[in-house]
Amino acid sequence: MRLSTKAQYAVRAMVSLHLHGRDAPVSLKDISTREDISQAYLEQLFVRLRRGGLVDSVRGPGGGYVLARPASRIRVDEIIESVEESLVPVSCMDEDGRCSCGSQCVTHSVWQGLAEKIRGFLASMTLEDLTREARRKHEPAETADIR
Amino acid sequence: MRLSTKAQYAVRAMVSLHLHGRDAPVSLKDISTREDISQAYLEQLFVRLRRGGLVDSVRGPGGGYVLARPASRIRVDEIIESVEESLVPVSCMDEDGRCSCGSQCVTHSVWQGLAEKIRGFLASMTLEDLTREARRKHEPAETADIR
DNA sequence: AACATACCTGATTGAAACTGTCAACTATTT
DNA sequence: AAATAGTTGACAGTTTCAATCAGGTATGTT
Repeated sequence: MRLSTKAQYAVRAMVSLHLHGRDAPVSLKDISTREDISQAYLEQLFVRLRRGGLVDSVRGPGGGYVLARPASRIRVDEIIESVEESLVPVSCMDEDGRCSCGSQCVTHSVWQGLAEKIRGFLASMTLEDLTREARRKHEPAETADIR
Repeated sequence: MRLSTKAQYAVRAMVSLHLHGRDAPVSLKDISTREDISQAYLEQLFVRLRRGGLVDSVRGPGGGYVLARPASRIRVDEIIESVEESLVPVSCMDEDGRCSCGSQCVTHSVWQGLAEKIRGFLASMTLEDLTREARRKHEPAETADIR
């Protein structure tokens, strides 16, 4: 019952992107350095994040990635599902709780309920929430400066 | 984010055990036939279920397995954790939410919260709950007979 | 005592998934 | 044109998972 590192890295990278990209695009090179994730691997992730409509790319010198929407409207479950197949805990069930194993599946409701809990929780958190917390943790001085 | 088949099989097998084992022990051969899971694989699972204190074994002819406790006091999370390592979604975190990645782990709280949701849900369901539902699904006639 | 049943254990194998890298390419700015 | 940076697809090493196999031990029956 493990989330892939892809999912974990993607969330971290998105937090990093929002945290350091107030105005200009952030290059993968920067994120790679800050988060200590190989640039080649980040490339894989950001292709999917872009296809998922979560980030936009800016090519050429000074380019990089920017959020496609305000951070308050990017949910954590969207980030994870962009880079990973599924949040549903069993393979016989699709995203909408439909099950291919028919009526003999007496444990169906457990997995369905579990899927809803997982989805519900991750959909209740936004990138804005995570970033706020990261700011509080990393640079308490900055927070104090704001008054 | 998939549960292993071990976990799924274990839950199904436990439901089957309770469903057909009112009085006498149930052999793995029976469960294997009913649930269409190889007996050799079931043996692996039941070794762990036994070590986890969820079932007791009865050796010799006519033997098999019986629940170690009333079904109402066997939680689904116990079954899964007996056969699988962990319900925590990331590898840097232990069962109690302690994290080896230190303070730089800005996404810590997401995984911790998620772990609690998963655990909480699976701990809220008992084998009795599942079996009741299975009975309702499989043999509505029998239920009607009870009156 | 011999036999059958059924649990018990560890080793092993084959397949799949995951993680991460590489190389080559295209677009854009300076 | 030269440098930056995103884009893409292929690939390999490792790990995990699923499942099987072979052989063992305990216990009840005849």
